[in-house]
Amino acid sequence: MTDNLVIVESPAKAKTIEKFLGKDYTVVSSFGHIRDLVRNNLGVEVENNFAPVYEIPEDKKKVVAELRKLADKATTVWIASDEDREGEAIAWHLISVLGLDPGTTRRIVFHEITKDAITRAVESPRQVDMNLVNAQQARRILDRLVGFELSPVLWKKVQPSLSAGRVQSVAVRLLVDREREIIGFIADSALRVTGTFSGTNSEGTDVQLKAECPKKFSTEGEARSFLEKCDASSFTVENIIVKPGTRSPAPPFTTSTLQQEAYRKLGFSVAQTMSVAQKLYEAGKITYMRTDSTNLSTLALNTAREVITNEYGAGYSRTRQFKTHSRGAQEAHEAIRPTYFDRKEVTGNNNEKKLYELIWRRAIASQMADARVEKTTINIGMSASPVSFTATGEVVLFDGFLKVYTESFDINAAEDEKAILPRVDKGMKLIPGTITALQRFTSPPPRYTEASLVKKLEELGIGRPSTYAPIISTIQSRGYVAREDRPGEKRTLAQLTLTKGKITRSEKTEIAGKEKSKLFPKDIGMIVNDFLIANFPDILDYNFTADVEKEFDEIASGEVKWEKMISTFYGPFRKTVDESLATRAKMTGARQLGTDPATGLPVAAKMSRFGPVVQLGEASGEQKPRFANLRRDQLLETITLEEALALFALPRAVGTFEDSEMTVGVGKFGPYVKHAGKFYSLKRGVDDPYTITGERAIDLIREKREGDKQKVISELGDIMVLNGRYGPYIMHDKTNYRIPKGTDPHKLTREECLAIIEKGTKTKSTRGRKKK
DNA sequence: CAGTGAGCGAGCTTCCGCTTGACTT
Repeated sequence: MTDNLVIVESPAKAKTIEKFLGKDYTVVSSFGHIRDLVRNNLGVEVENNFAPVYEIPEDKKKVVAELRKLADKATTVWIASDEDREGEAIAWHLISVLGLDPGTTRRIVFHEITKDAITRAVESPRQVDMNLVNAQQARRILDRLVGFELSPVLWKKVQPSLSAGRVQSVAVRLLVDREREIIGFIADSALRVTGTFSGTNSEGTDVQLKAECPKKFSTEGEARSFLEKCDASSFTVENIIVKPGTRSPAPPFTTSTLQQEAYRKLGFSVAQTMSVAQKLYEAGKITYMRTDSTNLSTLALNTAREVITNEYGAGYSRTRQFKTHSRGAQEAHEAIRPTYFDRKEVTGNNNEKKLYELIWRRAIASQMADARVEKTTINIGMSASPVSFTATGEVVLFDGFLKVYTESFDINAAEDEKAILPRVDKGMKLIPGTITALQRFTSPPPRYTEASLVKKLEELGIGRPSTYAPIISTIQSRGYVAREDRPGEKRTLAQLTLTKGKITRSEKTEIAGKEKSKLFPKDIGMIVNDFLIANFPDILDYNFTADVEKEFDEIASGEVKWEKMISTFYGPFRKTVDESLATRAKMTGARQLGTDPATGLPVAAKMSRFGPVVQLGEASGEQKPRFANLRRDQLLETITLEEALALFALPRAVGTFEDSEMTVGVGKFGPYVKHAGKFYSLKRGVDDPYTITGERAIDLIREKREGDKQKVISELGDIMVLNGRYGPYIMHDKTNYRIPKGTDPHKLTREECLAIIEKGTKTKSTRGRKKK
């Protein structure tokens, strides 16, 4: 039995701390919150001054029972949950659920897991700060009220099972607003002139350089007359400006910046980044991965300095502490960094190695010297025009932190290529080689990626490190947005080239609007967004969270009572909820598109029970209307009459094969060929149901038959041994059974199969299981 | 495994922030 029981939030943390504290202390984990508002109703007694109704969730009962047992035996309980609003609330819930004496229970905090920090914490225990706890309760209750009052309005006015909330609804709004900017964007174009020049410098060396004309020409005619002037011009180096500059490293990672860089450099999704980071954390290789702080412990700063000095020399070391500037940061932890800086690499799978190296580089670079660069701008004047060309280049004089890390950015990196310029002299004559004027289009604002949406949310102070990944997944699982690709469209660019006194016109092509793994708002997301903005503009305001955070801070500092804050918010809010329930019509996003010239029937687009559709004819008409689903890349908001009419082309007949008709359609699982009562899926990204030929359809049928043959390992009467996605398995009576390890599936006899079935090592089917 | 699209009414859905595992046809 131990005298001292220490409770922390995370089990990995518990393991580390136990080592620091020694034999007299038992360190255990609460696995986060142990109590929450009841799950299946409002959980707030509005009439009773908003009293919260708490329960211990099913999956936490075991943890709580264990903690109770240990707490009863211990003489002193130390609660070491994080030092932030949520951590304080966890401490209070623990005291109340475990029946601890608030007077003798010791609340301790540390921001870093180092022996020093923990020893200091143990030396200065305090009591639970009830103001901070109340700020958390206000946050929790506000979120519950908003979520559980708004969502039912959507069930009645839009569709069942939808959701709304302080965080998710604003995340969707960002995407919808951006999409509308893109829809409304009209690309402008101008011709940009670049040229190559050569000459001989004062050292007698022949040099070549590329320069750009800062003036853009809106028409081909203007560009042509400029090229004519170039042809009649002589060129001279007019000015050389050399400017020294420095570049500084980025701070070590927080959750949000880790997610952004892992996406840009490694192509990880936000969820993937977190799960790989979790593995590294559990293995003790990195510090905690859910943090908003860029702070490093003194120990970390010192070891980083040692490693940098040993590896690169003292001149590369520069110890620095970064200030966290993100809105609403609570800084309960350190920045994300390697636990041991002297480990440049770790064992583990490929993703773990890659992410670790990224974290190592970023953290080490943050403790390294600035890079010194020299930026050079050369102005090239021309005799026949006041316009001049400029060549820019950058030379790194001292690489500093660039030796280990360069931050990536979302903007097109090819735009500002940094060339090394040759030595030229003022007054030097230059002879033009080729001068080209190429048409360039302006681009619409970029669509969000998962990571850039997290960045934006963090800037607005919306969401927390522990919720960024879940937010991204919630708005996708509700169908509000989807991560998709777009092939883009070909676009023609005009090009004028001046060589040897002759101007020739040619055309180039580029792909515009190509997208890879971007977040696209879907129709239901846009409809819900518009409904919420029309009825609850305050909550959908980008500053709503920042505003209520200020009030939570006032509760935390004891200036305001939490019940007062909630009641001030709830009164008007509840009134708006009731009004919109009473007065608003159901929202379907319906649009009249025109009349079908073939039948004279009206064509409309709207949200149906099962998704966005176009409709030909009316329900009140003589004939039942025809329906067709929109394609994934179409929106109710932008679909045209022509596009709608094309959708009615399916299902279509594509010929006969083995005396049976083949028809192509789009079903529950995507486009298919139907033949003799069987279905064959079209290849995604290859086949298009609107244009696929009969020949290709026959190919698909044959291919599928061939594949099915290989799936069967053996047939033993009514028992089949099959090859599946997760290896071989046995199928009998529509149930699948796992084959024990070390068994050769090819040699299985019927008797052996029956024995396996008898044992009942069933694989649980996910089919028919209810979603949680 | 390859639909549906109306309307009625029962009973269900839903929030945000702390934490980990469980889980594969």
